Amino acid sequence: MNIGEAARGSGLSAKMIRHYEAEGLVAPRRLENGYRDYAATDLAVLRFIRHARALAFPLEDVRKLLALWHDRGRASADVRRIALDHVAALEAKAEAMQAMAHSLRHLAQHCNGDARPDCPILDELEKLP
Amino acid sequence: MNIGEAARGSGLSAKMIRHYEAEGLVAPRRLENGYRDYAATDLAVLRFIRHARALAFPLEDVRKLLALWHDRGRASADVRRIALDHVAALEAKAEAMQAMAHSLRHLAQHCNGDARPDCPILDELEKLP
DNA sequence: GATGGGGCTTCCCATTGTGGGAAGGTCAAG
DNA sequence: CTTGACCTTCCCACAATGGGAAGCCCCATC
Repeated sequence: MNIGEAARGSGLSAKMIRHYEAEGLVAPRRLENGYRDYAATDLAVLRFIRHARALAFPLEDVRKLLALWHDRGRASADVRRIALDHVAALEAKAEAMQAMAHSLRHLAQHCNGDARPDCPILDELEKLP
Repeated sequence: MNIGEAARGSGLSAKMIRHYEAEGLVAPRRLENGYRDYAATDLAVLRFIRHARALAFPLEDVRKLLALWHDRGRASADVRRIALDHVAALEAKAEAMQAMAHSLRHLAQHCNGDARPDCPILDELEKLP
């Protein structure tokens, strides 16, 4: 299976697949002409990567999860800890963004939003501590 | 006022102040020795930038907001539009992250997290569509 | 007047994950 | 044999920030 097929089969772009290989996450064999050749297990790895990235796991976490995935005897506690740490990071960022959205929406509510120049949004951005 | 004082006075790092200058957001005059010299109005601009960045406005938005801020006759609707678009972007990202956190927390709940290798987190990452 | 320390300057590099694009090799169909 | 669709590697870009080197400047202290 060449990289184009692997891309279509995994849902990743060929560009990204090469990148993940450079990062050491996948290692397809090479044909005599230099083309990458993906086995079914490689495809499974690529799909795993796509799912983990869809959950916004940073590549470093994906690397650890792949190592645990390959390790038949790993402790599920190891996986769980990575996942829960990631959940905490996601929730912290999400809350920070919602707090920003909230205060900005509050400012915008007091801006009449017409042709007049008076705008408490700019006033606050100017005067905040 | 040199860049160190401007940094302390604005709450930005000197590094970032130079970066914002390279981006065209602030233009301090130069002394004969080449040092940047910040006027009180420059400091106000820097503080404005810091507040806008604290609300996660991308630099492009900060640029537009600064232009509107400098424009005494601008329409408040223009500012409001930028702010509300940004609120929508923030909320969309926050919701996406919370959705990811939610499904991952759900997976983790079904992982016993002990020394045994059985872990539905990895199983799902492997098998998802 | 020399020396030392701290501040300033510019320039380059790294980060994270993704994409664009050039230059060149390969293969299959016409 | 040409054409087009692949593939290869390598370099560059993004946004926003930080690290660090090399070199100049200023001021205080000896």
